[in-house]
Amino acid sequence: MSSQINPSLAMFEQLAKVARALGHPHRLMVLQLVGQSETAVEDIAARAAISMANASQHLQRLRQAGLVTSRKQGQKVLYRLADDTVLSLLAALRDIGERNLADVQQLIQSYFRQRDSLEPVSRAELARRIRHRQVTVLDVRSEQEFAAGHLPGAINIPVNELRRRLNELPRSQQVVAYCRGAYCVFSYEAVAQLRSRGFEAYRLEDGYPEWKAAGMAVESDGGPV
Amino acid sequence: MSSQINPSLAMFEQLAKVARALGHPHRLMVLQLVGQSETAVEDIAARAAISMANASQHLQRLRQAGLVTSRKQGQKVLYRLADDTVLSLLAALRDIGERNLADVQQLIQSYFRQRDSLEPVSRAELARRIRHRQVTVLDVRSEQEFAAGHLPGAINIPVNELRRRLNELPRSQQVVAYCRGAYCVFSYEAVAQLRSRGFEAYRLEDGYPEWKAAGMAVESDGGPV
DNA sequence: CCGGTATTCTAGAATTCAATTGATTACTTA
DNA sequence: TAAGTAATCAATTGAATTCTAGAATACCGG
Repeated sequence: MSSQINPSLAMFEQLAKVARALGHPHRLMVLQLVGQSETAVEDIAARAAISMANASQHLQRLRQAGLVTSRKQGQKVLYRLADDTVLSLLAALRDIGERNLADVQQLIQSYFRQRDSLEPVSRAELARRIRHRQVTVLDVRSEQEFAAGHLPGAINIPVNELRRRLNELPRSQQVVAYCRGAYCVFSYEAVAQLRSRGFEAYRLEDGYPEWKAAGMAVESDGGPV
Repeated sequence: MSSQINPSLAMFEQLAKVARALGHPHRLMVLQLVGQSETAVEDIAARAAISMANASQHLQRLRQAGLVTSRKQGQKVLYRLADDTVLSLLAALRDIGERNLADVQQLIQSYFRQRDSLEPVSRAELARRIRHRQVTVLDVRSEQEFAAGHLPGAINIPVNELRRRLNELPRSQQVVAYCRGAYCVFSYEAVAQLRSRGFEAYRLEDGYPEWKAAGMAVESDGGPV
């Protein structure tokens, strides 16, 4: 089945394998999680709400497609993205969806846009506001994800704790929230909550992995690795 | 199956659908063909060496994924790429393969590199040589593909006719050959043949669709459309 | 309106894929 | 070395995909 006479078809066969590896919602979710930081199978399974055996199988498929790599540390196996170019591939996929799929456009309209009628803040714009100390940067991912790396000076309040920890945020300046990526619901949720409490809140247009891949400054608390 | 409570998962479900549409070698082949010009199902089937019913099914799947669009003209249905961003998506897929898949690297080594030990010519470099009239540009695709659009001043000799039409190429200057895309075998084949006949021959790094998408000048003989 | 052509639809067989369950491996530490 | 933890493997089931073949549809030109 894989012994092709035509080298072009053989090449397409290989690339199709990569595409099929992207062809399952759980694997895209797993890629997003692994894109945050090097992560153990157990944590991935928990965050993606799937069984560990299932997560392991998905990760192996992603590894065979050259999308993630793994290394063993003690009893854990840590997975991470093979490359920053994987993020470009995911971005291209998103772009097609947004441009050409009615279902995606409707999803954006009916869920995401409703939650955030204002324009998101671009990376460059946020960097400028950070330099001028005009902004509180809020990371609404989990503690572990935050510890492994975050935007410079960011405050970490996981979104499910936001309601009872609002007092940690200064009301004197605007807040820009971010999370795992472009359509991670956490930052939408956070911005909606903050606005309803009177904050001037915005959302970063994408998440931590894209910020880091763009070569912008990051901080870390020395989490895993 | 598609009624997701979690909007993030619903989004991933949609994007996975796009990825699965790319997940078959024949569909990647079909995309490459459709990327040359607006093309009827019959022609696509013939060039991809698959049955017409099968081509029709693949095309419908690509359309549902927002990768191609179609319109009816007379009794024919003409398909074309939905977007130039589809080319970016394919390029990103290729990039992952080249970087991270041993099978792809080996395929490149064992077939493509062997046929073309010299570096390919970039678009910008070829454009410069065209301006300075230092080069014969050779299009080795089919007549129909050529007629629908080609590089400015290019000569069309389909690769299977090259051997007996060598006299149409001036020996006074170098030849740069191109075809459908990065790993289209035609241009490799052509360069190998030309070099063995004493020509100074090179390959363009990618094909006609990428040239056109980059906004560079093209010509057409007023083919379909 | 009819015959011919291009395409799509339908049904069915072979293949691949996804998720679960329970067993197994590899490693750590008590 | 034994117990425990993290991950993978193996086998199964049901679902989705792929391709073929033949039927059905849509449209053109006469």
